Amino acid sequence: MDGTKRQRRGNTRQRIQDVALALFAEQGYEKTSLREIAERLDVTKAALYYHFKTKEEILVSIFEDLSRPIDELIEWGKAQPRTRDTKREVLRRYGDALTGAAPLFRFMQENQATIRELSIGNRFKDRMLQMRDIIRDPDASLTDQVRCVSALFTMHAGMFALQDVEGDPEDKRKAVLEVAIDLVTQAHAGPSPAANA
Amino acid sequence: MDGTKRQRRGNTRQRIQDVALALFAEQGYEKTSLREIAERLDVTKAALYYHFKTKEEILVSIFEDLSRPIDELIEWGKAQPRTRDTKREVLRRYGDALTGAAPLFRFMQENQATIRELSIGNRFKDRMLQMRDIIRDPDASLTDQVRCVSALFTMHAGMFALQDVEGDPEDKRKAVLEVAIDLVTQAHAGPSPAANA
Amino acid sequence: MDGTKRQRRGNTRQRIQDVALALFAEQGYEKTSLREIAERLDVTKAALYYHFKTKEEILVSIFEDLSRPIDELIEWGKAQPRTRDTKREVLRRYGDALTGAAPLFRFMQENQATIRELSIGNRFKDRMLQMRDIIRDPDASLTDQVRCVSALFTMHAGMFALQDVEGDPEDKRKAVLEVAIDLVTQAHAGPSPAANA
Amino acid sequence: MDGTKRQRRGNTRQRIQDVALALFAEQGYEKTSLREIAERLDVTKAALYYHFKTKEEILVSIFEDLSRPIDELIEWGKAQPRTRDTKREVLRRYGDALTGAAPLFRFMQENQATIRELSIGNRFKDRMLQMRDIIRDPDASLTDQVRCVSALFTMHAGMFALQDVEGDPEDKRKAVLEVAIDLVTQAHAGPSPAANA
DNA sequence: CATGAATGAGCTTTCATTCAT
DNA sequence: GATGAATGAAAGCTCATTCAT
Repeated sequence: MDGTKRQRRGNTRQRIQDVALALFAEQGYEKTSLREIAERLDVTKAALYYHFKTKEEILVSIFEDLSRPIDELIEWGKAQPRTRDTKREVLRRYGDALTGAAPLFRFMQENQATIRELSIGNRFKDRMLQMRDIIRDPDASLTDQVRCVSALFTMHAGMFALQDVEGDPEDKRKAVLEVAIDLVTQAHAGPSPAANA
Repeated sequence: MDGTKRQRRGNTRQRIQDVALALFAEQGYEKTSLREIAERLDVTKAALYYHFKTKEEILVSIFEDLSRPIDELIEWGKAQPRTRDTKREVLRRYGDALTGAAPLFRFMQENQATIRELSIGNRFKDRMLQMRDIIRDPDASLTDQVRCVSALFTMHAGMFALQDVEGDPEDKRKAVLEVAIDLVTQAHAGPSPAANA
Repeated sequence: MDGTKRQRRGNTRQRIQDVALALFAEQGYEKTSLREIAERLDVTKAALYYHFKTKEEILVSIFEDLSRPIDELIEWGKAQPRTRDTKREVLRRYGDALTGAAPLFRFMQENQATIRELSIGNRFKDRMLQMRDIIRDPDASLTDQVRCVSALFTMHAGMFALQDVEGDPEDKRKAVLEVAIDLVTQAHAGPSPAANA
Repeated sequence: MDGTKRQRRGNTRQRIQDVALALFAEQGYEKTSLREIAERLDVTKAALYYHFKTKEEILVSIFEDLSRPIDELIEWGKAQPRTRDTKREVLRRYGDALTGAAPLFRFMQENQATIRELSIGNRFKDRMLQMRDIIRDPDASLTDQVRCVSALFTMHAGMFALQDVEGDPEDKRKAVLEVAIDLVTQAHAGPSPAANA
């Protein structure tokens, strides 16, 4: 009638997820109450329970929806030969996936302690380990394995720890990717002569 | 008389900090209640309040005590010339500092969302930025700046993300340090030809 | 089904206010705990918080509901000419208003120290000052101003300090009103020759 | 050695009473914690317990010390003949007593609900009733009895409700006393023709 | 004459969750 | 597809009080 509730029908589930993720990412999972989510949506707490069985289920559903690109990347990566170029492509695609689900990843990164006790904790960890196993040579030296983990963390760090650094976001993205690819490349190249300096 | 309360006098404050840090690191700050801390120590909640004014103050006091080595490192680092060798030494010392305060750093890493709203949030961020500014060349390329941040994150990641990786802890420590030093070295060397491959 | 919870739906808010006021007036605001209010109503403490945001809000809501007659009296009084007859009528109406909200006024009187720090503290004081300004001649002698304040206090005192005095309540009411009106009358009459005796 | 604790020996009991009364009068009895009193005195809570057995005992001791003038006045009053001049003198002396123990009386007035449950509650009430019985004619009309109570309340009101009124404090004191004496005088004069207007 | 350390009881408030309508 | 009303559990915190030293 007055447009206030326009766009409101049928997509409440989606709107709950959006608001919840925004608040979870901003304040953390524990500090975000269902009351707060409901208030922002101008519905009652009970309405949330019509759409989701528990608070945790809201988070799980968000995770499932947004982490699908990563799943697909993992699946794709596993099917490829373990060449240097594959790894580079994996990192490129990983960068895209992270960008697409930035708030979720920011949330996962900043709420590890909380998430560990939740059902998605292990699932997230599994994905990370699978990513790691795609870009590292299983029999490589410890140092090279570290380089791979480091490449992954560099991508994450780049997403969040560089937010307050001057410079064009796109340039930063590129620089981060470059460093990550470098790391994998060096890992692939075997014992780096530079490290012996 | 029965030894149960032996060692109880005069060090309660310290014991609170120890138990609190262990629980904070294990379960997160929010999920750890004062009741839980008190129970583990076999004292009442009110006893905690005799030693600390608030829950947050417990955390702050732990942070202050354990992060002193980092403060000293920062002070030392700022007084040194910005040579490659200085940076390597900084990373080495940083590794030691992290090892000495591992639970605290694990906690800070895994509870960022929570900590952001606490008084130590900014203090921690400041320290990280100061560390970054010690090992990066302020006018270097974006890529090289990323390498520096990455070196720092590699050290952190190495402390925690490698816990479930096979191998001798001491070897892992060395590998992590090597990769971090490599990154800083490359940043120092200027445009890396390897990155252009 | 068993009648125990009969009359329970839809009027809980009102019942909370009733019980709260009774307890506040009997024991004071601080000494009355939400547990006590909840127990008397046979609901949980949390139920109180469904209807009121804080303990203070319960008191505020009571104050707002019950002090409306006084507000209306003040409004009416301000619109009248400042004649002796107006003042007498004001006191008569004030007596009615006090009787209608006796427990609230008894509470306000006996918990001044507490109320001063609460949000209604100033609002109450304002009302009293406005009442005073309605019945006193602004440029009258100090003595006559005191007479006016005294008239008001006499009404209050009459409500509560005479409770344990023998005599028919209605007679007491009349006597109190008479003395108060006398005071205002004398104030209106200007310098009283009786006072010089 | 440094004078900080000078004047500190032997009068701690007195200092506790002073600070306690100031805080009780300012914030109320319940809102004033022993911690607060101790902090203001720069001693520990336990020290208070060396001087007084309970919180209530601090109040009782203050009451006993400061209300002695009223006791003496009551004793004196009872021994006098019930003439009009006696009553006037009683009111005059009562004014002096009130002035001398203003914070205590302010406290008693503003914390009635609290005090009612304390041991001094009845004692205070008794004193008030005795005062009343000294200045009222026991067989007078209800109206005249109200005048007497009103005279007493006028004295109290004058002490506190006139604080924010413009004018010299001494003038206000006199005006209050004048009105109170007037009231008693009228009560003494029997049926007032003025009241029949 | 006082402190340091602690307790037990209680407080206000918040939360995730439920369910009849 | 949602609301109104409520609950049980727990949280952080404060208080008056105690007692060995």
